[in-house]
Amino acid sequence: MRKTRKKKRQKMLKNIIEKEPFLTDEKLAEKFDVSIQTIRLDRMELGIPEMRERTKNLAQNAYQRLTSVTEGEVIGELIDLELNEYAESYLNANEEMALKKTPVIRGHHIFAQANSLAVAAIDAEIVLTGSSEIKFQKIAKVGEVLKAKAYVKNHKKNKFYIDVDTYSGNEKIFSSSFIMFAKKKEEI
Amino acid sequence: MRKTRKKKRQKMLKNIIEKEPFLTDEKLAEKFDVSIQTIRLDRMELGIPEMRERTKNLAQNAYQRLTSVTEGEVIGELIDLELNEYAESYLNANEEMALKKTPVIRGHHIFAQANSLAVAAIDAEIVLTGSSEIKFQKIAKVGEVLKAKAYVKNHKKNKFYIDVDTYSGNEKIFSSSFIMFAKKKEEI
DNA sequence: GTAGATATTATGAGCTGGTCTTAATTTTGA
DNA sequence: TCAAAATTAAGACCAGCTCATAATATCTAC
Repeated sequence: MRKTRKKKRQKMLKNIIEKEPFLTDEKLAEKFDVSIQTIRLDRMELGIPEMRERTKNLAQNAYQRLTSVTEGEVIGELIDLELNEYAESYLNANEEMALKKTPVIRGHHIFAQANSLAVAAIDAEIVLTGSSEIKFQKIAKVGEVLKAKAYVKNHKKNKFYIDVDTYSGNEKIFSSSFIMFAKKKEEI
Repeated sequence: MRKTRKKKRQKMLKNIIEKEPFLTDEKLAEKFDVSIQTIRLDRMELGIPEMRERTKNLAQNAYQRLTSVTEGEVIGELIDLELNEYAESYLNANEEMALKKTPVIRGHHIFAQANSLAVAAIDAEIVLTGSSEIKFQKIAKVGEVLKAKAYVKNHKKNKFYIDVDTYSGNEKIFSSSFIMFAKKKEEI
């Protein structure tokens, strides 16, 4: 169990520092109920700088703005739309969407583009995702333009079947099928 | 002339600090060819905080904007972790995650929490999502705390089967199963 | 169970970039 | 020229570290 505890703590430490970079070693030590020295050793091993350094780095990157996943109705840029039939969007894959220190785009961004496109394709006030099957077929990388295409296969009443495929150039990198439900405000 | 020199310096000081907030009092003293103490007095009179404070303020402003879905390894707060076995995270559902003018949390946020938790549960340098089946069972709303639980069902070589269920209180709102692949940097 | 490795904690010196207080030394305007 | 204003100096203290050294605890393999 000896390595496990350390490994676990270090993984969580890395994580918590990413989210709350302003915590001092003292506060971190309290959180994990270990000594300050342990935290310092962990930081060394993980190559995590001290709080002041972290703060400074963050501040210096202040100019970098990012178009987060939360922004806008559609993730990416909606470039074509035939309600209840077809929709298409572009997404510029940037560093913020990538795994640390790699050029690999994280899956949930690709999912978000597809899912939000499926929502946009439906002519309804409110659209909920019911279920979905998805497949990541190729790795998407920073710098690529991801083109998502949503096809509404059919719909009965308020139930919609939609396929979304995502391409980088001519290569299909992601395919998915969604079952979506259109709702009215009163129903929620 | 005596007040003029001081006034002028303070005006310039205010200006330069706005443009280059990371300068220490020592550096500033050099620039103006006065003593450190003079700079400190000037800062006092102008109500300008010390460099570390300035940096921190900047960083916190910048940070507020990037605390969204794009940041951190895990979406939400990682609260338990047994590598290659189990992981658990909390996510506070806020307005930014909701559909416009409704309290309904958008699906891709729930997916992102689950997907990133699946990634975190695996003891490997790089983890890619292969495919997934997901089901949204209940609507999640703003204000709820979403608890995601990831179970590593089994893994052969670098292929992992993981189930992630998400709860709000005792109600299951989302269930999913992932097939993930552990990779090494060289393989990408 | 015991030795040896690994992990954790403790201790102390030294650093940076400050604060806050008190006091001495310019500078300068009337 | 002299008093007020401005500047510089000096010393004690602080947070949040680094770096080095060492002691102690906790496992793991034999």
